[in-house]
Amino acid sequence: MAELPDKAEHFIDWYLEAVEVAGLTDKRYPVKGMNVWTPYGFQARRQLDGLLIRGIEASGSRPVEFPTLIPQTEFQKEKEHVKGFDAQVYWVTKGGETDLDIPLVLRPTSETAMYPIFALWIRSHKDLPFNVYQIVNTFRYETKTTRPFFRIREIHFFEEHTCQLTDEAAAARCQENLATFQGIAEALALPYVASRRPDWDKFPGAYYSIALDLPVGGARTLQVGTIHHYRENFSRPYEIRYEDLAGELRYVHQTTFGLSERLLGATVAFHGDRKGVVFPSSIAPYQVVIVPIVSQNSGPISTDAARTLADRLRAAGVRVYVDDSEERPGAKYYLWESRGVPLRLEIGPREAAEGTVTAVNRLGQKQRIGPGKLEDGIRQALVEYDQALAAQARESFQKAFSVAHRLEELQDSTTVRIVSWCGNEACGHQIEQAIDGAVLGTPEGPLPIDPGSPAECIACGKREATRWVLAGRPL
RNA sequence: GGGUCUGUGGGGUAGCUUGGUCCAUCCUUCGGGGUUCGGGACUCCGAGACGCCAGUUCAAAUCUGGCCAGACCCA
Repeated sequence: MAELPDKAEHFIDWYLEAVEVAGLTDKRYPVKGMNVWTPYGFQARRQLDGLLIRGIEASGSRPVEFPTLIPQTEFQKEKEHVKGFDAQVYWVTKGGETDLDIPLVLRPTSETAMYPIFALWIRSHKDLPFNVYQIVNTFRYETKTTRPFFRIREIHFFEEHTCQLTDEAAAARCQENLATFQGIAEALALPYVASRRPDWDKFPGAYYSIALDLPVGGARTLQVGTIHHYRENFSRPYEIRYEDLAGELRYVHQTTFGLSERLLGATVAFHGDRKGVVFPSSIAPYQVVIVPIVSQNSGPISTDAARTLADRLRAAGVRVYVDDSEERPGAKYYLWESRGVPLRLEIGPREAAEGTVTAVNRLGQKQRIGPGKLEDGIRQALVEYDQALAAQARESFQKAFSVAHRLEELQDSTTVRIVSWCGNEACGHQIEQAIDGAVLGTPEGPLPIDPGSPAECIACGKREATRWVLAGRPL
């Protein structure tokens, strides 16, 4: 079997093949952009969902689930929103043989499904803050090339929707979401930047949008999530009001927080290497794979030891798989490396006799564990692996940004760029044209590297009111 | 929206220009047998494809048209 394409030179080819080889999805389903989740891929997704659920519930959100179909009449209530999504929605126009009076859209996102009901649920200031989330599939009719996890038509989507008393409370919720995301990103060992999108690129209907982007090589970026402040943009058309202390009816201020299976794609894209996928132990379908090494005259002692150890690890809460297939050990090593398993344990006749294991993590670090206290030693090895992965990620993150001072420099960017900008939209578009990408926006919080004070606008040369913005090429 | 190109077993490909030598090549995959087993094993047997519909022709994977699916470039 050949090596994967070069990740730096041919990123997309590398990515597609890494996903393919790892067996995360089956792309042969006969609808473009709708992939089948394999058992292996589904397990990764479920682990990821678990992370999201724990994170968002810790921040005071409760689960709900709204229907998949939205009546056209509800869908069209917020003008900007409709404009933003109209070209991308799937319509259900028939029920059996009957044409529907009111066509239904397959949700591309759930604002318009939820908010008419929020209007019924929310009466009083005592109902606020109101924070709910759901993890459901959404549908967008992508016309461009689709890519597993990145650009698809049926999206496994996480969305939190909240209603707050005031503008400030809504802004505060956005900050809480940022903190929640930081925890999620840490569990995935993914560094990222949060930046406020320029107005021309915010979510349709939003007051502002904070996007979460990862550098994924060269100037390429991948948006893995968004946090939006809607102000009253939706509560007015949907009439979500509460009665305040004085008995006045007021519109709620809303926020949303959206994440998707792109996070899984980002994990693959960011950590993966020439051997394939590299999973952090938090979402690895198998955290440990045990490869018993048998030879003709050693009998079943390696396999027995492997099974016994697997039982003990399972009891200790570790996700473990014993590969006792007929393949040769080397073939198994390559297989499980391509699938991203954090830790491989080899048990041959010698280890079996000693009560030890040889442990090799996905970053290639090798050690002998045992005898005695194998569970602790293996747990520790996983912790060290995650730390090493995070350290490696931080290092490549630092190298993923550089400052540009002139528009001409942007053309052959090999990193995401940091440029000084006056805030003028025309200048913004010049930057986008120069880099053949997008202005990602103004970072929330510190920049990945410190470029000092903003200089004159890279496009028009003005000095006043400039700020640093990130520019890259979104995938 | 405008243009260019592509469609061959489960995956990846050769063949197409110049129709016949193709009941279709090679790698991989899959089922079975044997020898193996500490970094992608070898060997034997077997399975599996010309996107769809028409047309031209003695003869179509190959030429023509339509359709469907997909990719890329430009706005």
